[in-house]
Amino acid sequence: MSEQTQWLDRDERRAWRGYVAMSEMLEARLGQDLRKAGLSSADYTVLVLLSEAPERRLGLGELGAEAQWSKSRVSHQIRRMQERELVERTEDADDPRRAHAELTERGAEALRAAAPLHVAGVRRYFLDHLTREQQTQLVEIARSVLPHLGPAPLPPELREGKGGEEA
Amino acid sequence: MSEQTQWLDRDERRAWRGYVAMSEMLEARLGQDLRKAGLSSADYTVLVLLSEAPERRLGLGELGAEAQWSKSRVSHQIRRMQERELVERTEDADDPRRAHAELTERGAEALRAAAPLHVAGVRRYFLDHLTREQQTQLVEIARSVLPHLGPAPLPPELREGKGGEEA
DNA sequence: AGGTGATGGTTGATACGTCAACCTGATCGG
DNA sequence: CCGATCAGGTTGACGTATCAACCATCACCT
Repeated sequence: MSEQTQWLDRDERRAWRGYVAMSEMLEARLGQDLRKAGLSSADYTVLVLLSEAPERRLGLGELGAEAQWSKSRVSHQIRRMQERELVERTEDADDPRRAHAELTERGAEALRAAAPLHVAGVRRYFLDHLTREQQTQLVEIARSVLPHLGPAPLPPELREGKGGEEA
Repeated sequence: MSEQTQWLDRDERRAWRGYVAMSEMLEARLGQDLRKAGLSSADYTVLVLLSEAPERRLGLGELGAEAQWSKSRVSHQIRRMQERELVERTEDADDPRRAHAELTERGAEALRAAAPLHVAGVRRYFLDHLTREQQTQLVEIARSVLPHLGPAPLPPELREGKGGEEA
């Protein structure tokens, strides 16, 4: 049974380590910027999702699904954000088990304050250094890889469009 | 002063969100696999760096530099690994302030056990789904972006070679 | 109605990463 | 030789992520 491990060759290692180095640094930088604005990356994600949702509220389940988070993570995250009054918890009319998170004015404010800085960071650290062609290549790469990373459907942005799904 | 924020257009959002989704899922999957083998991603990084170092030992400073970690992070990480006897701390002959981490037999063992699984994951979740051309594109993307992410020199893998540095 | 499993969420323990403060020993200017 | 500063590292507190265990409620079936 025990197949010999196929180690990475030079080119593969280049691709992998390059990718890892980039993604770790990127996350570090963007995280730092957000933290200076008083938010964690997770906070920011939640605020964006809520702000994009109709009524600025979302069931914890949907939230978890969109962010690809475990329910435990969602629960902790929302509790902490609630303590800081960035979100409010509201009950479900139909099913008392269900909980919703709703953006507070304070939360919306925090997002308005952080978003421009964050977007500027995304440009400065990342997008500014890619050609349009490289952006397209990256989208194709994500479309190739994502389906193999779990049961989650592709995020809406990558769904339609001209890119080829694999057989 | 206050330039209007340049929000992301459709293509930029595709590239960015696609990238983020991919990188978060990838990290989650690989982290899970490693955790099942009893190691965190950080543990694995340290073990690899030590195993690649001459004498299987590295000054904490060098270790931090290679992994791009803060000294605090290095310190905590090494302490925890030492408690599990994955590494050993040794002193510097010249400068008593300096500390070194050295791979223990137990650490080497853990790495031997985890490495094939990890590499298999890198293939299964990532490399297998990229064409050689996409691998090359990714390397170029990393080479374009990394220099703008901090003072750190490019990792050795990406340094030489035919890729074009930006002006 | 009464069980049974699925669904939605919470909780606690533990590990990890960050920051700020701190300590120790080297180094250097005078 | 003394004080200042720097380099290398440690520490503690805090926020965050993960897993496993748990609890409540719903949906279904008989």
